[in-house]
Amino acid sequence: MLTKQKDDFAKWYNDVVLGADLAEYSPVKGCMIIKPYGYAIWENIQKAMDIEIKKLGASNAYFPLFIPEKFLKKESEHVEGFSPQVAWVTHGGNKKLQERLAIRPTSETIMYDVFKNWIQSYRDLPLKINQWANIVRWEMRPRLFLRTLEFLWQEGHTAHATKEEADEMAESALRMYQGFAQDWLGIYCVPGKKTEAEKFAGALYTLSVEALMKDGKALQMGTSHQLGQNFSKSFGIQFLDEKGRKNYVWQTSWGVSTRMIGGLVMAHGDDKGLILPPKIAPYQIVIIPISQDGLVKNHISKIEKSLKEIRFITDNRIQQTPGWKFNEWELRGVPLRIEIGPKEVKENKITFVLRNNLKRQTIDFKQFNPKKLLDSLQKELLAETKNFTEENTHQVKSYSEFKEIINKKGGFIRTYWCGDSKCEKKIQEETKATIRCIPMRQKNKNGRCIKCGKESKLEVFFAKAY
RNA sequence: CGGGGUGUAGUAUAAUGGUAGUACGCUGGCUUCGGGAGUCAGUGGCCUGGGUUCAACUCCCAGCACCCCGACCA
Repeated sequence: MLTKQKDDFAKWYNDVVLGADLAEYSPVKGCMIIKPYGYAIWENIQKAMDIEIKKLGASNAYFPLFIPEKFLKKESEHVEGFSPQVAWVTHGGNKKLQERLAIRPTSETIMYDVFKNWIQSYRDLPLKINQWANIVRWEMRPRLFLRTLEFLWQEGHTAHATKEEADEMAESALRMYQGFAQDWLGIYCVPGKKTEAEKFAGALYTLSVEALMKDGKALQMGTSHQLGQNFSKSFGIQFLDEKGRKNYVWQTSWGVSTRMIGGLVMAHGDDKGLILPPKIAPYQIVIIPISQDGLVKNHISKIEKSLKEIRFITDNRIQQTPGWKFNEWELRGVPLRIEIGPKEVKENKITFVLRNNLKRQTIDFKQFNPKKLLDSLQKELLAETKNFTEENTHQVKSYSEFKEIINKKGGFIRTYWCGDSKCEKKIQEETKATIRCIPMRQKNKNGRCIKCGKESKLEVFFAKAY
């Protein structure tokens, strides 16, 4: 039986991921096997997002998995940030390599080394490359989908002539991620800027979209970096402008990972298991025959034919009872279930259950409109997460209230911060909450830093994070 | 890297210093099917190395692995 969410959220999460057959542990520490059902979700994410990425003007390419050590060392902040997490290849066959090869923790350096050749003139700009790939980061404490040593992601890398253009690019990538999380995954999120302490190693600044999970912890759903000229200067990526002057390019990079699947589980799931948004569900509908007689089969094949452009599966396994299948497909999060037995056949009806409310309804077959049902479920999921996020975004009057809420309720705390990283760090040490982001929308009112009391207009979102 | 835990069948677990049991799964049969069916038969297992012992899955030591909790992080 599934652990209850409120009893032990972490255990519930593992139970769902394993039980819904999304993934399983691998023989290799900290790595996971993404099983067909979980991978199908990733494929649907890829399919939809790839279109959005191309709308941003990026083209797909593929760069090597191995990165020469000297590349990684070129940008000092970058190497410092990543070196604790890099896996190294030291031997090729039995022969020791002259220079170690890093297994990419991210591809800035291997890409930018050739960008310097690809970019000579302002006519070569902007350059926008995207890569779907696997990444290795030697994390200390792995968790299925949320933090594994190897994970799958998409990384966009662009180069621009001006800072403004790069600013705009970083922002449109972020808006794309926000739109994707909300429209496709049904997960409401807060867009904002990271603090200096939380930004990407080597970036000018980092943007992110943050979503609240059902246990009140925040999860970063996507991130976008304005890299400034940090990398172009280390890698010598220069172009001649219209007036023949040499300039360094301004760059961005942005990515989302299979972590999003973990977000899906924790943002929508309940004590019955996963709830998948119809748009990315491998199966949008499951049809369960209540009995195996020919009339039922006929009725079902009539229904199957009416399901155009809908991903569905008919669970014909005879060794399992209907009740068993109900539980199974609820655990796996299929948005809409159809039940067909002798009753439905006799009266030409259809019985269905939506995953988010589990209420059984029987209606005339003619009135059955699955697309409409799936659409409304998709919208309800977003509305629910939006509602949840708003209900769990707290205002606080004092630091003691801050601590109280972080410890007991969780959720976001929207408050003022003086901008000093010392306050940020102290709060983290004392409460484990971090500044998830400086939200895009600022009220521009006067407030006081929740920690030191200094006057500030800067509003931030605090939360415990994954 | 620190703290804790666990290694027994495909999975989850139990017991025992003297030839390993249960449940689920899997295979076959019959009966079933409107919220995790019943029955009969079958299948299948002690992480590695060393020590103690007449005898080790069990006790001791070491190793390895994995999981959980923290610091690092998408």
